[in-house]
Amino acid sequence: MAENLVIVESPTKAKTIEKFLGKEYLVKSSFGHVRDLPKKGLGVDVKHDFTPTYEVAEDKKKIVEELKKLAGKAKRVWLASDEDREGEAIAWHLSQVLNLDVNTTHRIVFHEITKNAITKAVANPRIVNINLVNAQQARRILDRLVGFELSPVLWRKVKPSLSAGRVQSVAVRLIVQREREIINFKGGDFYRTTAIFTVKNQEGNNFRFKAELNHRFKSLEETKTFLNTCIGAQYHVASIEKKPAHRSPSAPFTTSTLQQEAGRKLGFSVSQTMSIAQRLYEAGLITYMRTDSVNLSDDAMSAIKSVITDLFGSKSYHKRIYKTKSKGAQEAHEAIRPSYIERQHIEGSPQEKKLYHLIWNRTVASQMSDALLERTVIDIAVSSCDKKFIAKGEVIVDEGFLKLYGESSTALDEETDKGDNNLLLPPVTVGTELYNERIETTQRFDQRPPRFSEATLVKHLEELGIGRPSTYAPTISTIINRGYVVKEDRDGVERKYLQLTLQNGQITEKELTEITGTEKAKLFSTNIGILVNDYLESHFPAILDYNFTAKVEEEFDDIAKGELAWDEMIRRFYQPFHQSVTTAEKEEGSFASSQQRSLGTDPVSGKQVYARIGRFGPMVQIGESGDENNKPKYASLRAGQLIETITLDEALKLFALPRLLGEYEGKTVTIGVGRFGPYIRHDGKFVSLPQTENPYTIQLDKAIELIEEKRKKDREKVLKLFPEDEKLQLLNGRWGAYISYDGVNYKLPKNSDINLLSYDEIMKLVEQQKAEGETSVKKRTNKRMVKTKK
DNA sequence: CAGTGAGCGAGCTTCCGCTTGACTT
Repeated sequence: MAENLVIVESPTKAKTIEKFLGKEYLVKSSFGHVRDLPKKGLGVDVKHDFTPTYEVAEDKKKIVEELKKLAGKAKRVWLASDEDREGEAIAWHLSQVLNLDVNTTHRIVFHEITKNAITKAVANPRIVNINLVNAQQARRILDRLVGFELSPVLWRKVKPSLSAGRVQSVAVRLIVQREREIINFKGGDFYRTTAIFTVKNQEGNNFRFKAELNHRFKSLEETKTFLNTCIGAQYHVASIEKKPAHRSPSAPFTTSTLQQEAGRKLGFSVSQTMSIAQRLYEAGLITYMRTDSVNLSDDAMSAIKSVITDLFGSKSYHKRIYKTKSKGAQEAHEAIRPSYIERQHIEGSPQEKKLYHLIWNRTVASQMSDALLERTVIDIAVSSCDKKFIAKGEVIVDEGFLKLYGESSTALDEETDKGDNNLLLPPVTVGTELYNERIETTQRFDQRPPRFSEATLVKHLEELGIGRPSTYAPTISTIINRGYVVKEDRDGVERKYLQLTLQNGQITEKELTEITGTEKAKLFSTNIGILVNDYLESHFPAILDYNFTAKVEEEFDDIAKGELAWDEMIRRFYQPFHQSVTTAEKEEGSFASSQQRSLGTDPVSGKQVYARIGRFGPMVQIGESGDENNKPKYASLRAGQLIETITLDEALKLFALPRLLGEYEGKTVTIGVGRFGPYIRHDGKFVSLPQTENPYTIQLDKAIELIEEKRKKDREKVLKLFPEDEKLQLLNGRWGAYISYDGVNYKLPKNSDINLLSYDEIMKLVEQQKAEGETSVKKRTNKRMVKTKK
C-alpha cells in the first residue's frame, strides 16, 4: 500500500505524474471541483453574511467516497490541484470533504508536468492559502447571485427559461451591438485606380508589374477627368526606396489562440477544436489544452532548440520568452505544446493530425528567427498631372520562422484588403521611362463591420478578461441554446459596380456584378437576443458594462492578498444590485410590447402596422391590440428577419400567405410557406413548390397540375400492396425498395426480389427490425428532447 | 410544413468554472 495519496484535477495528469513519483505514491484525480453550491435554489444566505451551502453533486459522490477511503488509509495526503484560484478552492473543498486538517495538509503545485518540477514541488509543500480560496468563493457567489437573481426577472418580464449571467450576457451584448453597427453602417463608394506598366529588363524581355494610384476618387466624374489627362501621358520612375523589414513569430498557443487559428486555418468550430485537443491530451501527445499561459517549460525549450538546429541549422534558432497579454490570466499551466517536441508526426484521425501539426508548427516556430524581408516602393510620376502611381514589392530575404508557420493576420476581424503587392519589381533606376499598358479604375465600397465568428467572439471576450479557457466553448453553446444567437451561413447579395479601362488611348466603361456580404458560420443575433439584451442594458447597466468583470477581478485580487474580506466585497456589490432587481420586478407590463415598432400604415385598411415579439415569437400585426370589435391580423416573421430592420413592404408580404387559390375536387387549394419553403396544400396533403414557381402569383390550374404530378409520382412509388393488411406497403425510395408499415419505414435485405416475398416473410422482417429498434428508441427520443429544448 | 398573438390553473426554468463521461450516427 502506498503511503502517500496525491490528488490532482485531471485523470490523465494523474497517470503521468504517477510515473514520475514512484511506488510510494498513489496519484488520483478529483475530476475537477468536488463540491459546489446546490443545483437548485440560491444556496447563499443573503441575510447572514452570504454564507454558502456546499453540496457534493450526485455524479461526484462516487469519486469522493473513493478518495475518502484512500485518504483514510494513506499516511499523508498531498493536495496537488492547479495553482490558481479555482485549484486552491478545489484543494480546500477536498480538505473539507476528506476530513483533513487544512492547517497541516500538504498543498503542492507545479505548472509544468516534468519530473524536475514535480520533485521540486514535493520537496516544498505549503498549506492551503485561505485568502485565495476566499477569492474563489467570492467569484462563485457573485456569479450565483447575478445569474439566479437576473434569470427569474427575465422569466417574468420576457419569457420562461431564459438566462442571464456575468459572462453570457456580455457575449450576447457584443453580438447585438455589432449587429446594430452593421444596421447603421452607411458606407460610401470610391474609385480605386491601378495601372499595368512594362519595362525592358537586362535580357531585353518585357517585365510587367502593377502599381496603384496614390489617390482614391470620390466620384465617377473625377475618375473620368483623371483618365482623360492620362491619354498620351508619359510615365517615369520618380523614386525608389528599399527598406529592410522583419516579422516575428507569434507566441505558443493558449486555448483562445488555438481556437482562433484552428477556426481560421482548419475550419474547426470552437467545441470541435477542444474535443480534438482533449483526445490528443489524453493520448499524451500535447500538454493541457485549457490554459491562458504562453510559457514553455525549460525541458521543452531545450528540446525545441535541438529540433530547430537539426532541421534548419542553429542560425534559425532564436530563444524567445513570451509574456501573456490577456487580462486576468492565471497561468496555472504551460502553453499548449507537443509533449515531445521530437515527434513531428503522429498517428491518429486526419483531424487529430491536422491539429497536432498546427500545434507543433506554432510551438517550434515560436523559437525561430525573424523572417527578413525587403520592401521596395517605386513612385511613378505621370507627366500630365501631379498624382503618382506607387508600385510595392516584397521579397523574403530569409524565411526564418515562416518556414513553419505562415503569416496569420492579427486583425482577425478585418477582411484583408492589402491591395496588390508584387512579389518582384523590375530592376529600374530613377528616371527610367515606363510603358503604360493599361489603366483600370474600379468602383469600390467601404466595408461594413464584420460579424463575429465563434473564434473572434472568444478573442473579444478574452481581451475583456471575461470567461476562462474552460468556458469559452460552453458559453457559445449556452447563448445559442437560449436562442439569443444563431450560427449560420447566409447568402450574399448581388452588387453592381463600374469599371473604367484606359487602353490604346480609349476609355471604355463596363458595369460588372459581384456577390457581397456572404457569411459563413457567423453568429447572428436573434429577435429574442436583441430584446433580452435591451432589457438587461436598460435595467442592469452595471452588470452589462464591458468592464464589470475587470472591476470585480480587481477586488478578487484584493481578497486573495488578504486585504479585503470576501463577504464585505459581496455585501457592497449586492446591496445596489438587489435594489435594481427589486425595482425591475415592480415594473408593470410586458417589456416586449413596450418595444413594439411601428412600420407605417397598411394601404388596404389604412391601419397601423407593428412589429414585436408576441406569445409565439416575433410577428407583425395590422391594427391595434385590444380592439375588441376589430381584432388585428397577425403573421409570424420568417427566419432571419429582424423586428429592428423589417420594412413595411416585407411585413405586408407576410400576410399574402397562406393564399386561397380555389377548389379542386371539392377541397380547397392553398399556398403557404413552411420550414421547407413554399408549398401547395390540398386535401390534407402537401406538395412542395418548385423554385421556378412564385408562391405569390401561382394560379389554380398550375397548382392542380403540380398536385397531379405529385400523385403520379406517389403511385409510381408504390411497388406492391397487400390484401392481408393495408398498412403494409412496399415502396420505391431514393435508395431503392423499402418496407413501409403503419407509417414507419423498414429495410429490405439487399438483392431481395420483391415479387417473391410473401406477406408473412415481410411481416417477419418488420417485427425483427422493430425489436432491434427498441434499444435505439431511447436514444432517439433523447435526441429529440435535446432538440426541442433548444 | 397550422395558426396562434390570453391573463386566477401547476411547477419548472437559471449562473460560472473545474473536470470527463456516455451514447451512437
